[in-house]
Amino acid sequence: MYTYEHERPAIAVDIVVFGYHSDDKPDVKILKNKDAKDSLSLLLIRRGIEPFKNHWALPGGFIRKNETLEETAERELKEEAGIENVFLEQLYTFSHVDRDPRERIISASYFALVETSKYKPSASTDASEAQWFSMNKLPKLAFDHDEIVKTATLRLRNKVRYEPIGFELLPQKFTLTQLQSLYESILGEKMDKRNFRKKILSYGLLKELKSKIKNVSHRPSALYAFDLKKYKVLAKKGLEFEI
Amino acid sequence: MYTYEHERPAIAVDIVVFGYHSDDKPDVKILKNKDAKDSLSLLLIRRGIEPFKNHWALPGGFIRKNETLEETAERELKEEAGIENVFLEQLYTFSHVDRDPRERIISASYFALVETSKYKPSASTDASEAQWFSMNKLPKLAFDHDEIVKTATLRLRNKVRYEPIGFELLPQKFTLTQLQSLYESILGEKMDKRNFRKKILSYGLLKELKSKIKNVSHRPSALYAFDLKKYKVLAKKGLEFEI
DNA sequence: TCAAAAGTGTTCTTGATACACCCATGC
DNA sequence: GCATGGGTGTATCAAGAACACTTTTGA
Repeated sequence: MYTYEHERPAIAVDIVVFGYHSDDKPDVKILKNKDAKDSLSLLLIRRGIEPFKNHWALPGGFIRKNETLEETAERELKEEAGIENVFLEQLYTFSHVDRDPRERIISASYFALVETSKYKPSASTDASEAQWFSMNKLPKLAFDHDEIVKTATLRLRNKVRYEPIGFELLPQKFTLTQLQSLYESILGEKMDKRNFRKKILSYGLLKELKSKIKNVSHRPSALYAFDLKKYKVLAKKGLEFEI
Repeated sequence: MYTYEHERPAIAVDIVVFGYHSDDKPDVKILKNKDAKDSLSLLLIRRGIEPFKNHWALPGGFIRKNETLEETAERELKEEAGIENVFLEQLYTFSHVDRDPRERIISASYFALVETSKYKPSASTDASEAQWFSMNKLPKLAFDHDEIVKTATLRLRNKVRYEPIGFELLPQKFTLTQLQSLYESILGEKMDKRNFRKKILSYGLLKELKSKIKNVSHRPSALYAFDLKKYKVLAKKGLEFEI
């Protein structure tokens, strides 16, 4: 740290945006694959220029003056996909020397959790083309973005067990079955319905709402909302969420 | 990502080097504070130049051409403290615009776990002054290094619960009491001796050695070694370490 | 009346916790 | 023979896992 003479790689931010397309939401249609209902999905941008022209890549871009990495991530998310005010967390900084064929670029990656029904790619701003892909059917991505996605997937899988972040992927009102399906698709394992409900309700973080799902040809299910305020209070007191 | 015109902050790496000075090791003497026996410690470097001249700071330095961040961390650790071949993991990338008064510098931080008896600061190479400090008595650090240390401490506390990394801080041969004290000082809580032993031995990852601690004025304790090979095999099979 | 998903309790098993005395050694 | 830390087992309690039937609705 004693010299001003040093390499100046470019600094970029890449964002792994997770969404969840649940069964009974109308916007499941925007998924390309029919079998992708009820599955975790990823927001990708089709590149307009070389290198990797026409390949799918993570949204992202270069850092600007007077902007933190987090602010870069927020700005790019807004510019490229019209997404804002969502869960965003730093993931890992990738620095392999040849990760970009043009020049040296270090990428600080972030991951975001988005309620997909709110953000339809078609409604977005300046990104040439943005689209949700089911995690089960991802295309080969540009640069080292496959590795970044892999890292993010592992992080999400670990994190969702110990922090109540799954709610970020669901609409404000959701059913316990939706919540369970979400957990099942993130964790990749079936769970027992009774035990799941017992556990998740035991924290007292879900408010049961008066309204119910309507117009379904079976018993209507209760809707719940996550009580973020209560969680913050309890978290300070040392609540240990686990599912 | 469609332009070459963008800010080029400098990229540095800062390393939070944790050590553990246990009671019955002779090198406990290098700790300044007498009450620091059996405590987690941190390796700091005294800065030779402005800004923060004479302040204590984390070891670190700027990235070079053809060097990944991890390689930078390894190189600086070697150059500044004579430390190599230790546990090293990326922590977080700090990017506040004003974190360095000279110019914009983004810092990718790492944290390292070191068996302190192997690395006496006095034996190190070109660092002006390197020294272990007890975590209980840290000086105010240069730049935003206090924040980096705080982040690293939380990470260590979480990580040590679910991955057997505590051993990186102990000599190859250690007693169960040493191991327990280590956990207690990282986690900041007393543990039950019988339960601790039961649990830690239940994974079958510790080999009991034939040699014992000698020349102590009480019953000699058995020495153990961590069986890294076995752990790797079991981890692949899905072993879930937890303490 | 049928199909489809919602909702609900109990038993069993497992792991966590709490707890006190004898042992081996050096001085 | 005493001070010091090493080493050990059991009983209780709490949480996790396994498991099947009834309810409500729309068609």
